[in-house]
Amino acid sequence: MRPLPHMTEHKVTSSAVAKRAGVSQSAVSRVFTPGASASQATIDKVRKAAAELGYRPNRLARSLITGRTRMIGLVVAYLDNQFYPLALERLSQALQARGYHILIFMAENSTQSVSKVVEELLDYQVDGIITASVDVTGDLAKRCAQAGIPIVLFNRGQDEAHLSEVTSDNLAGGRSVAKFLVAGGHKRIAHIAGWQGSSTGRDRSLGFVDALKELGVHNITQIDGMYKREVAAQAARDLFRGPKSPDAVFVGNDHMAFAVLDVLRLELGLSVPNDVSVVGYDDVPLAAWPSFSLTTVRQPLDHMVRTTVDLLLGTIEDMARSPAKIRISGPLVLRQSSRIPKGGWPLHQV
Amino acid sequence: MRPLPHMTEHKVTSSAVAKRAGVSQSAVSRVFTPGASASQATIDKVRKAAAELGYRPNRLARSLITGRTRMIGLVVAYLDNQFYPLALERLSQALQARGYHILIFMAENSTQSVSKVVEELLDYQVDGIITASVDVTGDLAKRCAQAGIPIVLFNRGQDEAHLSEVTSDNLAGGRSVAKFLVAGGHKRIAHIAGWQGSSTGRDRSLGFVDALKELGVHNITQIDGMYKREVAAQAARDLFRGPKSPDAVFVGNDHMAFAVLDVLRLELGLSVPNDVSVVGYDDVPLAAWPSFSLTTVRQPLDHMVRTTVDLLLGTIEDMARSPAKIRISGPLVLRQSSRIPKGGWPLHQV
DNA sequence: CTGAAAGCGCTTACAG
DNA sequence: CTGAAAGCGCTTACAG
Repeated sequence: MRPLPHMTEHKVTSSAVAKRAGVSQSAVSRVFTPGASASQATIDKVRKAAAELGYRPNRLARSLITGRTRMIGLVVAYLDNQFYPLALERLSQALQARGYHILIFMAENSTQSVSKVVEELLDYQVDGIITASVDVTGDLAKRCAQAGIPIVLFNRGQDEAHLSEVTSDNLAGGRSVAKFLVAGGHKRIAHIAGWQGSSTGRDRSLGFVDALKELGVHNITQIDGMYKREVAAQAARDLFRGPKSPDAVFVGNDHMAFAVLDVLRLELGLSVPNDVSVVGYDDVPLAAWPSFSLTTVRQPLDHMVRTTVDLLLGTIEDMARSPAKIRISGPLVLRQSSRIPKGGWPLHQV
Repeated sequence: MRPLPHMTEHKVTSSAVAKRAGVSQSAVSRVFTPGASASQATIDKVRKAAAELGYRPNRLARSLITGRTRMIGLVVAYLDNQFYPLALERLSQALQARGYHILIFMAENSTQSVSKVVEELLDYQVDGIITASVDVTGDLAKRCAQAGIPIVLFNRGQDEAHLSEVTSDNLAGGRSVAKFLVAGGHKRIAHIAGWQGSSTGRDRSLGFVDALKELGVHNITQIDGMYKREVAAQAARDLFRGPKSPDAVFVGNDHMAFAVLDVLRLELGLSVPNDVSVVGYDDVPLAAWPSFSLTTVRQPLDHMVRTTVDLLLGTIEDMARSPAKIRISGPLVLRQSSRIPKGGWPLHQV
């Protein structure tokens, strides 16, 4: 590397500290290696010299030997849905607390983009990978396994048996919405679904529609909202323009539900929940804002994050551990966007 | 490192590739080092062997020599204000496009927390640091300079002459809101300010109040909203409960403005903009949602991001470059939360 | 406990 | 263009 002319860029190495402390370079290393042993006298001399020189061990060099970088790769597709920044924040904090840090990669949700990104992540020698709501091919999973890098899917399920994943119980969540809406006496129930290309979207819809059928409701209109604000808004216009417009709509996530509320109230002049009940999924903080006051199924973010971190770090420490598929259930949170069944409802009211 | 029992964890090194290709390890290295030269024959042999073995160079080892990790440390305090996830997303994309990646660190906005976090960042040997809306002490800046790591403050200004920073023109933004509200015929103007401990909060307030004074408006009630939703909501209650409640309020950022709108409309039953005009700052995507339709000063995010990345990478490439303080101005975006002056207003209408 | 030495996986002068 | 060698800054057996 070319020397940098204008800066007094000390590179304080362990050798420099050793010299000043009058000990060997190995001794310095031992003082900074947790678990290694050194006499109190050595420790004192080394710490003093290190402080005077402003020495801190170079993690790169350490990592080259230990094979551990204490970096976790996070692959994320979009941050406009508030659920993801929040997940990122919590994941980062949980990992930081355990001495790890996140190397972040934005990927479009295409197989090609994700592959490329994961390949780069492997180049950086991360200790593990978390993908948030992104599909991972079997090939890719194999690459990671070959490289000895564990991977955990966050908020996305896949069939590959050897992939670890943490999701909320989307089937049960969908079911609970169905029961709630039927108990509330709704007769014309519609569904603006989460993206049917994703496990979360499919499971929520499946649970919802199945439970409705069990309750004798069969003719549900369902449109894929693609997890996109504009698509969901258009779906709402299409659904509610007709003569026999729905009296309840289950929307595949909160992010889309906010768009639907805007269309129903501000474009179509409907009253929520008098004319129509709206239920979302996620329970992002925005859902509790008075402007929306959205009834929604909570994804227990903190619990999901804790589980993801435990699973990933556990696998890093013991690669023999077998993959797990963990589903965490969350309550339906009642707010003012939906009619509440006469006689109340057993679950969360906020 | 203990061997991992259950995985076929090839560690494919350049030596393995060299052996298979029948060339020296240096030759392999050259084929994978941009700018190094090798004959076409060598390149072909090496690429073939590398592909067969699934070889990719270990960036850690490379970094140890080159002194460049192509990682940028990002220090961020909160992600609940939508401006920050968006900034993170854009910064990440812009850096990815130039071959860099973000190592993310969450810090509380305290001197102690930030110091600790930056110190860790230096341990990771990042090539540069971006801090988003976080204060950096002179000491800390000195540490980074000593380590030869450039640092750019994003959306935060400080007096230290040798710190680089990129902000929007908060003074001008505040001024434009003042002129707009006065031109709109507002008589009782209030201000729920951004956190006065931050440069953005102070500058927006300063520009606003100064311009009002120039226009002959002196008795402005100002409360610090601390950039927090709940504090801003309470400020709104306090301001608007009295008999002579304001007919306009400038809120220090959009995130607080949404809380203020909720209080005014849903708690106090006021009509916006008939009873009171509300103006925010940032122009986050939420501001354009019909529920809020918030008039606000746009922070030109993409421009700020591009500038930050150029400045940081430029400094990494040429450490002799002197620090810059760059201010980027953004328009006032007119929406329905504010009365528009008779005869219109020269700026953006959306 | 401690030091001398080997080695992690690369890049890069240095000769040829 | 190419290979042998040195070295980036550490950790970790190995002897003592």
